[in-house]
Amino acid sequence: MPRSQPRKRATIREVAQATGLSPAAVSYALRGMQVSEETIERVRQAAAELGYEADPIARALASGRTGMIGLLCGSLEDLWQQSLAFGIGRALRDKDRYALILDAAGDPARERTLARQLRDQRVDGLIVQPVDPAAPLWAQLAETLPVVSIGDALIDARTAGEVVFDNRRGVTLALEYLREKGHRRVAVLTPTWSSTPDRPADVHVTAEAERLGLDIDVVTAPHGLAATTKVAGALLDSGARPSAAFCFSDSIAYGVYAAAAELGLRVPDDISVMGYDDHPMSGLLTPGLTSVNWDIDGIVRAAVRLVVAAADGQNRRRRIIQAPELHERGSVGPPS
Amino acid sequence: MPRSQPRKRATIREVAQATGLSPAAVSYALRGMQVSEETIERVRQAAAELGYEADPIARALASGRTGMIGLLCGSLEDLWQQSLAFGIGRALRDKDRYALILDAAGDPARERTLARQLRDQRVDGLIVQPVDPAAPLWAQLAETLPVVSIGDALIDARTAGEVVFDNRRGVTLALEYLREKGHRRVAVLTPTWSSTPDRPADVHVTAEAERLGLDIDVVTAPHGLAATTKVAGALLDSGARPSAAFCFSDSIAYGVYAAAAELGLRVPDDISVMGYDDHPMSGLLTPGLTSVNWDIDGIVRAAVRLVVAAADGQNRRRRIIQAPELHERGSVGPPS
DNA sequence: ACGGTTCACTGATTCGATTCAGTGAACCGC
DNA sequence: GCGGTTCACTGAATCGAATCAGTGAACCGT
Repeated sequence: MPRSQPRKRATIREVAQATGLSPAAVSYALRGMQVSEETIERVRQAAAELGYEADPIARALASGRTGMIGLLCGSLEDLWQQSLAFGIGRALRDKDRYALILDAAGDPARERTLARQLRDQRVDGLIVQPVDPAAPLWAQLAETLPVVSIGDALIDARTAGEVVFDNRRGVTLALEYLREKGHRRVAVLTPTWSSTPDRPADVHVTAEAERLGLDIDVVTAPHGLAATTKVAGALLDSGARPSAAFCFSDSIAYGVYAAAAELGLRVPDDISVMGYDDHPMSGLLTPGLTSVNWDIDGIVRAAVRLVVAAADGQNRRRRIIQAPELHERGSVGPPS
Repeated sequence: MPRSQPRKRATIREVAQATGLSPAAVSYALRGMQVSEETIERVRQAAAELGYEADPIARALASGRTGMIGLLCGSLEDLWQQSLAFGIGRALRDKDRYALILDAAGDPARERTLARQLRDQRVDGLIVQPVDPAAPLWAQLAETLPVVSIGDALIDARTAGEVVFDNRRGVTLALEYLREKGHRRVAVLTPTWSSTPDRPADVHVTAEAERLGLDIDVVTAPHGLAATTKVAGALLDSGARPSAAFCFSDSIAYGVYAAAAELGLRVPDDISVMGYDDHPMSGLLTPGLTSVNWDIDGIVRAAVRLVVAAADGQNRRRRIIQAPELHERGSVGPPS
């Protein structure tokens, strides 16, 4: 293993020599602390001439801060989550920080591993869309690191903030709508990673279905359009096809569309489809996918604001509840 | 600015004390170098008991390597590029490295800044989908860092590998197809960031159009579905509506679909649409978007393989040419 | 004019590893 | 049994900053 490439970058020592100051003074000067305006200017000048910029790694080791925010996604196979990750990445850049994006791929064990790695990387904060909100790790991490959760609140963890989806409301919105349209037998397609016992959203589905007198059939959908299509195909092709499919993400709903197309079934005539997320593409389908909309921009802004504030040492600890709206398009009709 | 949080993690020194060895020996042992099998085992044991894991930051400072690969995307607003980034992130994880994903947002200046930041972060390698392949910076970076480009080859840079899209072929495929279908006047919608002078793809369009006797009208499409829709709307609503639109990414084509829907125009009866990328969603639209397909999995695999090999010190320097295929669906018909 | 405070800055230490240049012991062949 | 290797390991230096505990000078009010 060779030593690192020959680095010709200027170090703080060289700037110190160039200005006749000590390295400490240069360090202070460049961060505008405890030094006279005049030397600050002198140091700036010299630094610019030498093309000096503080080495982020050395700085991280010495100060414990990196400027990076960890972003731990539940499953990036999901298009909506891709958009979310992209949005957060961009919003962080606008605040002169950047995101270290990792993908738990729906696996709680991997989620824990990655969370620890992020902590070891000394991220200044962590945004997580938890697969397993009940993992004890969160409490432990939140002790030493600002953690902001998106989606579900972390259990027993002193987070720096939470952007919680009112899934109870979202589920109610969706199921009541289906009920109104006349559906009784509806398939519920949830992502594989609802493996988490008692995942809040699932609990709400059962409760609401009971309240509304719906006959539901919960099916877990694997990741990826192809895989989802296969599962959806099996469901639609079975003897006991439900009249509607409530998909726990728009990506899953896309799989149902694809399966329906393959089988020559029409949406919503043969099968009604309800999404959850409201991805931009949903409006382009024929018929448009009726979905439960979450304000993605609002979520991005809130999460970034919270994590950056906490990373800067402010103490907010706010819980922001996201209210869903039903975005009605054309994918739900009366049962056939 | 408070000092870093109290870290209770074990350091290499503690492991050294626990085993009665020197820190150096522990360092070697954990990496399986120059030490007896027996002490390796003893050190492993002690490390496990203490919960020791090497601090990535300290390691990076000392060794110059981080295990991270930088991924600099052209514009993550594009859905296909989101998929690409996600795929690369996942493929890197499978190789025990992770991606630091940054988004140039189509801006050459930002691209340069971010590339430099990535280098400063001591990434072990860089995958870039260049906005400006001709920037002199690439040559400079490639001197000290394995750089792999996706899309266009970097000019005059000794890269560690290149996954080049045969855009000439892609353009030919698309335009010949349109020509065959009978189109003469076609609008070409390119991303804003084709600002790069003489961007290869654009050059090919002009040349091919001339060869085929097509009357083309190049329009730059801004980022984001909403913005693209607006531009496309203006185009479709103008007096001189072309019979076909050739979009330089599927994301742009989605904007054309949206605009057509708003104006009550039908694809392909009123306007034919040709995409470029072949995003998974394109098959779900009605009609399906005919697009120029690039083997995204192959691209991901090739880029990751090249960059990881180079980061591990191997010397490949291969140029892999990606050949496109026309994926015919239903969005191109005869001119109205 | 004198103790006290502030200011601008310095030298040494620290962060937590990796790596270089040994060092003493064991082992080798002849 | 003697020079030469190899082996297993150590101590010190290094990476490039941030930070702590001063230090001398200027300045303050009384």
